Amino acid sequence: MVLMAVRSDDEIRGDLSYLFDKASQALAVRMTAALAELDITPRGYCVLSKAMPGELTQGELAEIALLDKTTMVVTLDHLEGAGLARRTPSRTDRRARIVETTEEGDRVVANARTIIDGVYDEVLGVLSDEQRSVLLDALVGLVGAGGPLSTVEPTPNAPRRRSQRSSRSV
Amino acid sequence: MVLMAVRSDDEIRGDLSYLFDKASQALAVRMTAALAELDITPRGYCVLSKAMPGELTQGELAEIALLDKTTMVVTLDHLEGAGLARRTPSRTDRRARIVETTEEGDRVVANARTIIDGVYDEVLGVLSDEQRSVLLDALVGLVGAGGPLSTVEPTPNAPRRRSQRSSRSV
DNA sequence: TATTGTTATACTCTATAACTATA
DNA sequence: TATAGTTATAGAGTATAACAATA
Repeated sequence: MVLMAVRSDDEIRGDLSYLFDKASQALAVRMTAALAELDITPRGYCVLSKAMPGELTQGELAEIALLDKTTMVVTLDHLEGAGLARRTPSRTDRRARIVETTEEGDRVVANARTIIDGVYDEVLGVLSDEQRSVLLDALVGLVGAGGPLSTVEPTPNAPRRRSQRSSRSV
Repeated sequence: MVLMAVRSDDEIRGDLSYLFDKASQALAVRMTAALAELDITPRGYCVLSKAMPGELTQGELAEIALLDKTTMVVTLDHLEGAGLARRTPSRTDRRARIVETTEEGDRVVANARTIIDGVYDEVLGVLSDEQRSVLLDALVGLVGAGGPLSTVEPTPNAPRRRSQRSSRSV
């Protein structure tokens, strides 16, 4: 279910939460679909591209990519299984593993970049240059350093500390 | 984990996915926190406010609120448990149940509206009137009717058809 | 003792399937 | 037969806990 109750443009203009949620979700859907032809997910691309410069350990990569270290393990398992990345032991710390991209991985990143830029252009293409520029500036103002949406707060989804069964609010 | 790798404003300006995801998520966090004092979630408010005009069945309400009917059951269980809504049998269809708000529910909706407007003003307050107006127009252009992000497509999270174990792409 | 990466597991969220009672 | 609402449950995502190896 959950198809779509159509809401008028006038109505949604006053609903900032809806605008952001919808934009975020719809763009993610488009991006996921576009990258699927390369058999890579947005997250896979994110990790792979950040690993490209090289010499990063899994932990460092996780921090940069904003992923939990356990999520990073799964992501790298996939990337490695697909032959796009490799884990090699660090020579300075035998606990750590350096992530490096394969040649195929480099090619995929390059192709993905083209696809991603294409999607952005397609999406933003409906706006005038002026609108486009103001939109991006405004978003950076909100989300960027010191902005009201630059949260370094809680976690996205409900955190679930062991037990503590909070009396679920409505 | 997953605290925050700080990215420069210049860097994020070119990452539309990040800008939308972050804006959406950070606003949701703020909104959830702000509404918590009324002991209501954004979804609870959404359902309750749409039920206020009255005379809607659960199913109709689910469609309007973009929720699955099973999610609606849970949501209404909470709202009813908190004394904010009531389910009464329809007089024309003995299978259906009409959702109505209680007086307390009406009060909560009114207070929630004030809180929500306050958050929007607080957030958008960092922008100039001009920026603010262009931002909203641009978002409506992207997300609204006919826009490139007006997806009526797939489901938000990965749909999980029974079995079919898709070979998880990277 | 602390940290890296791993495995196992728990918890949330949301949707499919199956069911009851009507229509 | 089809539909409204319910219950049970499965699947996806992601984080906590515990562990082995090493620092």
